[in-house]
Parts: sequence; structure tokens; C-alpha cells
Amino acid sequence: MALRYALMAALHEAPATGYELTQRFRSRLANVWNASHQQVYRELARLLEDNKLLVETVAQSDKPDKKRYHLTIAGRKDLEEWLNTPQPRPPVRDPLLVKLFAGDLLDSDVLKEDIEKLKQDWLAQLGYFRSIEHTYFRQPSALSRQYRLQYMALRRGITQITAGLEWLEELETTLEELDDAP
Amino acid sequence: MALRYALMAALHEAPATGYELTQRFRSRLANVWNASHQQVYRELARLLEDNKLLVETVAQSDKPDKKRYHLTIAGRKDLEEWLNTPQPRPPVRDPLLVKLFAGDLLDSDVLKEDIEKLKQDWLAQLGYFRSIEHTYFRQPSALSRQYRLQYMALRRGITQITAGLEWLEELETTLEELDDAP
DNA sequence: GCTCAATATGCAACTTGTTGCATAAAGGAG
DNA sequence: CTCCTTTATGCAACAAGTTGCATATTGAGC
Repeated sequence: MALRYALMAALHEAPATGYELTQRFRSRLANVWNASHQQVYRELARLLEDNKLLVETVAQSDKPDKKRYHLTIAGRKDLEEWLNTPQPRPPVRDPLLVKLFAGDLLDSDVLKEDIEKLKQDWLAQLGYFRSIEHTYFRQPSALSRQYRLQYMALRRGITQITAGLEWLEELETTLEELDDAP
Repeated sequence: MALRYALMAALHEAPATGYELTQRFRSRLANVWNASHQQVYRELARLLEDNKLLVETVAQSDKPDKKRYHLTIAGRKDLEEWLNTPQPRPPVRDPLLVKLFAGDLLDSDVLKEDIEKLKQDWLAQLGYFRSIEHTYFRQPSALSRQYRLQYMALRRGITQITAGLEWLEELETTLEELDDAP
């Protein structure tokens, strides 16, 4: 049910094609929602069927045609209702923590590689989020309510990753101590 | 695929019934994995079919019978292989951030209720995790590698919630500023 | 010239997760 | 005495998410 509303929220911000929405999910909305392009296209077709969206076909001479989707009045209303009712928090399912939980079967070198990979991913993500912060949210107090709330969504991403990186440091320290005194 | 291994990891720690596993997912493993009892029973049946588990039927005079599951050698080996290969990080899908993203359609009072509810949930969760920390992990440096790694899984839960609560404060401050100067 | 990545869309099959229901007995609240 | 919660298990239908494949064009790198 929620993917519909993630898509509608993105389209409420600005009309877009399925391809563009998929890209937003992978970049600017990386800490908000993610979905594969297949899932996006399928859900857009359903939303269109339900009259929550309109299509505008954009012919392109060089590349394949685009279908730009717009939120309808009904769609906007539907989104508004959803936004103003309580929603569940995201489920927790973290393979890395499963690994730690069965730590006695886990090889230390493998774990160190996992940590290094995760750290690199998170650092790249953090750099990206910080660049958005720097370019679009220099003086949050001067912004409209709408943009300040969007900024808080971005802040969530930044603080989550920062906390994650600090925890990774703690984990690395633990592993070093275990190496020193086995 | 990963639920299998979450279950196997829990059973590797200690044999248990489907009911007990469901309870662990809701309490001590709340920051690691979650699954409904229906999902747990279904997956246990599959694991049994695949000879990764053994059942021990425990007759009870007063309550209904129990089925206690044990990890087999094959199951343990399977788990070990999984643990030592790279696993994907959890997908990101947060309805609250979707709400903030379409903040112009979101009522401030509704948002404040969402925040209050989430804060209470997180505080309860944090209190619970801290009580585990206090009772079982007083001197982490004195523990075996296995338990130190389990402790780091718990630490992840604690630091995640702590960061979440700090972000909620930031969000509340933003809302107050918006209320003062509209 | 050839291969690979990016743009742009989608179908089909499958796995995972959710929701609703069912059964059965004990013990506590009212 | 009746209703609700806890313990204990599970089926069935459905929704959501993943994986593999398909097509068509442009531009960049080797």
C-alpha cells in the first residue's frame, strides 16, 4: 500500500516519468524509499488505472518516448488522507546483525570486509547527502515550512548514517581488542 | 532467503519453539529481525523439510503440546556458509519520511501526534535494551568473542534509537520555530 | 567496428510478507 | 459465569518485492 503513496508524494513534488522516479529513489530519496524500476512501472500503471494519475506522452526524436505522470486532484486528495493518518514504522531486518548474533560461526576477516564495504557505502552516501544540504539548505530557518520539512527528511538520512559510522568504529575497536587479547 | 538464516541463527543460540522464536523477534531481537508467527511457523516447516532442523515434541499436561526445533549439522553448516558470504543491506522504506517529503499536505497537529507516538515507542524500546545491557553486558571486555559480538548487535539498537530520538528533538524544534514565526 | 553504459519501458514467474481466520486449554478480571 | 489474555500451532488468500528477461536507441571508450 505504501509504495503508491511514496510515488504520489514524489509526483506531488514534481511530475516525472517512471525512469526518473526510479532514479530519485536511488539518489535523493535513498533514505526515504526504494523500489526497483519494475515495481515502479507496475505501480504507476495501477495508479493510472485508478485515476490517481494522468499521463503525458513526450515524443523524443533521438531516444525512446517518455511518459510523464502527473498527480490528479483525486490522487492529491488520496495522498493527503494517507499522510494524515498514522502509518506503521518500517520493519527491522538487518542481515549484518543476524551475522553478529551468530558471531561464533563468523570469520573475523569476512566480518572486517563487510565492515569496510559498508563504511565505504555509507561514506559515499553521506557525502552525497551533505552536498545536497550544502547546495539547497544553507539557511534552513529562511525556508518555507514545506522545504524545512523536506530538510528534516534529509537530516534524518545524515544523522542515521553518522550514527551508523560511529557504531562501525565501536565494532572495529571491539575486533581489534579481540585480536590483541584472544 | 534471509528469514531462514535469522531463524537458524536464533536456533543456533538455543533450541526453541516457533512461539518462542516469535517472541524473541519481538523482544530481544527487535533491532535485528522481525517476523509474524505465521511466517515463522511456515518457514520452520520448510527448514524441517530441507533437513536443516529436527523436532522434539514436548508433551505438556496442562497446555497444548510444544514442538522444540534444533539445528542439525547440515543446518549449522548452511548457516555458517551464509554468514561468511556478503549479504545485502536492509532496504529503506520509511512512511514518516514520505510524509515529511510531502510536508505541504501534512497537518502539523497530526505530525506532532506521530512524533509523540514514535518517541514513546522508542523510549520504551531503549529502556528495554538498556536493561539487557545492564544485566548481561556489564563488563563487555571480560566476555568471550561470541558475546562481545552479540553485545555489538545490541549496541547497534541502542545507538540507532538514541540517534532517532535526537533527530526527533531537532524535528520538534523546527516545528516550534514554524509555529512561532508563520 | 565492437562492446558497454545510459536512457526508457515493460512482462512473467517466483519469493517474501501480510491479513484474516481457526483451534484449544488455562488462568485472571469482572 | 463470562469474557479477555496468554500459550501454542497452523492454513489460505492476497499484496508486495525480487529476479530474469526483452526491446530500442544514443554516445563513450577501446
